[in-house]
Amino acid sequence: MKLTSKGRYAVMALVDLARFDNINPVSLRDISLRQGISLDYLEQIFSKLKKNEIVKSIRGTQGGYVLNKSPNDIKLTNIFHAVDEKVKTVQCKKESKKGCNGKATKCITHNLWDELEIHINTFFENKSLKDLLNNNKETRV
Amino acid sequence: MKLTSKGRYAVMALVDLARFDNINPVSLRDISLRQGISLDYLEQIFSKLKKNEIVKSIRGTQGGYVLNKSPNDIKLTNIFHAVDEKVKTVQCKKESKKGCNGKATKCITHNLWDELEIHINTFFENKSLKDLLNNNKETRV
DNA sequence: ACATACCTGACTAAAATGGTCAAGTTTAGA
DNA sequence: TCTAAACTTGACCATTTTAGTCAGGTATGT
Ligand code: FES
Ligand code: FES
Repeated sequence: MKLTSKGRYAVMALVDLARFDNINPVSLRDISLRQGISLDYLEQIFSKLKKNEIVKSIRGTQGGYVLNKSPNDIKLTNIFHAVDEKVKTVQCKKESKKGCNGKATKCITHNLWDELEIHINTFFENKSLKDLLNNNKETRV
Repeated sequence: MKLTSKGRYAVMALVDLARFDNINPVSLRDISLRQGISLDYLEQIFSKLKKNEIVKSIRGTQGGYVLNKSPNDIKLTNIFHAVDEKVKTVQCKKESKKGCNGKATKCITHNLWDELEIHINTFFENKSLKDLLNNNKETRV
């Protein structure tokens, strides 16, 4: 089980953004430099974050991105959902009655993985961007 | 974040094994048929489980595998460790002082991922094979 | 006008995944 | 003793996913 870079970067970038967005929009270039993430890759990520209304964009010189909600209202769940980082523990299709082995009934470990999925998602639902900011307080420049 | 087949199969196979091992060793062939897992793949998995002393093997006709410990002493952690299914949320090397971005200090989300890793591992440490058996009781043939 | 910064889509190298295949060795039972 | 069941080992491979790069745009403040 591992976390992909896309999910990790999305959160990293948003924390960075949240720390600096008080007045001016923050350019991806700045985030890229500060966090050491490829600019081209960041653009892909922010495109999705924008579609999911987590950030707003401002074009042109001095443009950049701004949070679209209060940090308290942006949960990790929202971020991960936006960039398609999903927790997948079961093999089968959940809606289906069939099991992962093609049999008519769910496999003997299905419930376990389901529990695990809930366990992990709970973590993501309870963490907001604000929680992360408190841990990394820094005075603005 | 997703669970790999190797980890899922390992647990599935062990639950199956635990249900049937009261008297006779259980052959991989049987597990393969009951659970719909490729025999060749199971062999790879059980080779690792054996190295980690989770199961014992009995060769020859009527041979098979038997649990090497009580189901209560086999935690998911042990199983996953045996088959190299590890939870990896941070990008950086944990021992190192350096961050994932190559900078001299840990990145702004490092602590978060560390928390997540602990959260997930706690689940695995608290689940034993016995817990899974209770959920799937079945009378022996 | 022009530099800055967002926007979009195609493309790809490398790694991980989820197996298969082949060639054994060991041992119970006929 | 012969044979078939079952463990053992290691190499091999197709497909998918990941983690980006590249090459073009378009909008806008100064
Ligand atoms: S994981 Fe759902 S049936 Fe096996
Ligand atoms: S994940 Fe450890 S430094 Fe970024």
